[in-house]
Amino acid sequence: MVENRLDVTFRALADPTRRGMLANLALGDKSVGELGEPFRMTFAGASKHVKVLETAGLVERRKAGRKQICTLRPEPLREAEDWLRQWEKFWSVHLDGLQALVDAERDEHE
Amino acid sequence: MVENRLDVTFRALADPTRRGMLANLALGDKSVGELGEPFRMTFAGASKHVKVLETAGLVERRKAGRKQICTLRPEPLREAEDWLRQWEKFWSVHLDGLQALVDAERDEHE
DNA sequence: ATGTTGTTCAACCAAGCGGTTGACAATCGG
DNA sequence: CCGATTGTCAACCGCTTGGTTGAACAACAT
Repeated sequence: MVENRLDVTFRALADPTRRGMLANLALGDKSVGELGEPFRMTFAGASKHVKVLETAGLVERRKAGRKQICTLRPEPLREAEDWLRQWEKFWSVHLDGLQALVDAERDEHE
Repeated sequence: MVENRLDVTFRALADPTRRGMLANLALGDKSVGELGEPFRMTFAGASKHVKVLETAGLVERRKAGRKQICTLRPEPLREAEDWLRQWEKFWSVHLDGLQALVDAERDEHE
């Protein structure tokens, strides 16, 4: 499989635990333990989630004594948002109730 | 599990086949067969992907003769983008190289 | 009536995921 | 030194995923 960047980013974001961890990281760097603590879950479980975020390029780790300090790396979020913005014109048209306009445009192409 | 809206949306987007189908739908309504055709894959396989998109609220189907015509429903994409935009200030700060500013702000809270 | 097209459904398979436990290692505080 | 903290890794479990095949069915074509 191709496994491109958007795949792993969206996959990482498709879990509420991981989105919660990211939100937590937005408030400042955290250790793996601190990231897992809000979600009743073992250390190993939290560690796995952090690894998913790390391989998605969303967090970076550095050792500090016996702790592993995680930092938010938001670049992949930006790429994901860039991709989503492609559809901006679509939903704005829909929400403005201008479906008929889209239909007309499509009919021209058929 | 909670299975909220963002979960299913991001998971639906985490597959290049489904993103391709969406891109195709952006050009106009398509039948299930037309959506699957670009990806060497059986009918049943394409049908499953379409179902994932449908349960994510990203496509709507209507019967037209023996075909199933799919329409893009972009609202969930908008919600996903809204969620991603929360981090806009983070990556702009990072890209501007103003990490020190973030650190300073965090230090005030500690 | 027969066949072809478009599609779903059920069953299956291999791989992956979210989570646990248990063993291990490194680091810090007495 | 000892013991508690903070992790990692490997193995396992049950469930989901992406994909297939084969059967079925409805709708059109002949």
